[in-house]
Amino acid sequence: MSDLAAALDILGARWALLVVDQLLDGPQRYGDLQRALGAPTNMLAIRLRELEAAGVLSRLPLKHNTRAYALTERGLALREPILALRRWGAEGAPP
Amino acid sequence: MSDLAAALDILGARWALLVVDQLLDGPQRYGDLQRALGAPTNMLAIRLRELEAAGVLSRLPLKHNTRAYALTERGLALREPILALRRWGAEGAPP
DNA sequence: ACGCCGCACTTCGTTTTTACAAGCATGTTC
DNA sequence: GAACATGCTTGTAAAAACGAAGTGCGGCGT
Repeated sequence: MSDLAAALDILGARWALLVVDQLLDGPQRYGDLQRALGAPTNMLAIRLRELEAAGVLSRLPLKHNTRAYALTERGLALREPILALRRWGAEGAPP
Repeated sequence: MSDLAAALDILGARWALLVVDQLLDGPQRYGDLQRALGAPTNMLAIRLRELEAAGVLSRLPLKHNTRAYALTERGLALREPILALRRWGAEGAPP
């Protein structure tokens, strides 16, 4: 399996890259992510579990039953790929 | 819709980025792409149509009933995002 | 102390996407 | 002119995503 395919295996699922992108703004809670992205709540829960398992993000326990999701070092390393993709997307829209 | 979401709208579908990656090696025919990627033939046909519609690639008629698929300028601009993603994927595998 | 609220998910039924297998049209080879 | 290669299309089943509703749990107000 190529390195690209390996990356897409983790990030190719729907919402995955958008979740990481959102977390580049800093740690956020479940509800915040949900509202910011507009993703179905069950999908978000699944993606967060997968991304945690892949070592891209981690859960930080806050008070009582709330936690924050934050990117790990490996997750933060996605800043460049994401920026490159965003630039590409921007070049197709301006008009 | 954010620029990132716009990019993923085109490239987020399964096989899409892998097709573009494969074409970074130069124009190729349908069968070559199919064998190189191992993608289901109906999916490949659909993605190629979508990517052409999005201006990422174009069909070059060759002899008789064969044609080659080649990246447009917009498609070639995906080299950097793809390389960045590949690098990220490689950083997670080495061991 | 009891009910109510917000948060973080689950569960369920439906729709959309993907996969696998087979078939078809056109042109080329022998 | 029969067999074969190329580039798809069609049909059906499995998997993934969606949308709405429900669950568990701790805090808060009264």
